[in-house]
Amino acid sequence: MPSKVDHRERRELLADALTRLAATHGLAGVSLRQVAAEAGVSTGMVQHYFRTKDEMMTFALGMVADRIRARSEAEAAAATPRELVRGVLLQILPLDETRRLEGHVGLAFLAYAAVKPAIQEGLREGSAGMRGFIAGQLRAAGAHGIDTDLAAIGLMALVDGLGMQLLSRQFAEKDAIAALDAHLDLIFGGS
Amino acid sequence: MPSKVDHRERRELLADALTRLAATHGLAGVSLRQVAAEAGVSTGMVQHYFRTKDEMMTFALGMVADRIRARSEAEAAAATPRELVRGVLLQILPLDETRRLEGHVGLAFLAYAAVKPAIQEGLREGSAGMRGFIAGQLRAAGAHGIDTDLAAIGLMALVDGLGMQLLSRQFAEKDAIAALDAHLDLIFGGS
DNA sequence: CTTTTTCCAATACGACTGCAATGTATAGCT
DNA sequence: AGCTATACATTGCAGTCGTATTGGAAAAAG
Repeated sequence: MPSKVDHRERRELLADALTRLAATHGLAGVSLRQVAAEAGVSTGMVQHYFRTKDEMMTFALGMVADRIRARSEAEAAAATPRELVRGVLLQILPLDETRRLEGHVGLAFLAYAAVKPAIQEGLREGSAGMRGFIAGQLRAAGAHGIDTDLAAIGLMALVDGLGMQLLSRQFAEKDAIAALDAHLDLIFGGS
Repeated sequence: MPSKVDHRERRELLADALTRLAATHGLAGVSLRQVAAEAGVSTGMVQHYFRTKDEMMTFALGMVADRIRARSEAEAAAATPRELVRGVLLQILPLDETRRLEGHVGLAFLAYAAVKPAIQEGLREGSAGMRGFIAGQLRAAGAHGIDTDLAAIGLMALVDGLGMQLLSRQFAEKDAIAALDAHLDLIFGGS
């Protein structure tokens, strides 16, 4: 057996091709053959690593989520809670080309998951963790008489919304950052 | 010519079938034949009213947008600016079953439009109008030293994000409303 | 060595897709 | 009555889809 292949690595290679396709042609343009072509391999190989299409989709979704999470955690060295929260949230916004790509993928997957409740479960725990983290930081900053849980929900919703509208180019990126900062001012009692 | 038929009406009938499909099976499950079956007509008739699939999609998207806008305008009788803004924004959130349906459709279309820049144009003017309206209301309320344009961007982003996360059932509806109210408190100088 | 197991390529299959072409019935106009 | 334009139905086509199957190369195991 040519066992010298790293399964994880191959699957990520394919999932990368998948995300590239999803970002440029939408999830509708994602098929086994297209993924194989984009990755420069045969459709048989794709089938070898993902027995079904749903399995491939699920893996790719998880991979994107992991990468976003990893980037956020890498940002976890900041002085004040406010800067920490800001840094993490900025990682979510599609401010450069690679994050725009990931944003498109995330949006496509969200619409995909909206129909497949089994996938929503994975999403839920991820965002719940992020919410708890933000609420904790708000408390650490000594938020002045706000409901920190509610504020965390609102803050994450704001960032998600900003990201969505950035993807469809509703306004400039600097406006999005300004809106986020304005909101942080309100919450952290800025100026 | 066979009896006078209202084109608009027929197209809306088909677009309704399309939105029903999109809400339950996702946009991926939308095909000419499926739409025809859902509407109880032949595929030939669908082709008669929409020469191409993209034409059908675009019409359906516009229809959904129009309905949301109409519902929002119907809400336009309220005492204070804050109540007015709140009422309009609540129309966007998927708080009942029909709005959940529309939300799914909107999300699916958003992911669809993310790849087709031609469609983004239509979205843009709609949301820009809403943003201007909200900014105007904020000024009318005598917002205390905030940048009203920025606040409008943030408010709409918040509502969009809340809506998205409600669709994937990240938290309860009352939490979404509470988060919205908390944000309105911050902006309008609550308490 | 042989055997077995893994990796992958190729191909076939049935279902489905968007779309075009064609057929037919009806209703208004002249 | 005759013609034409509209409204739909039916059918066919070329292509893609996800999946199953088959087969062969290559390396580990015996």
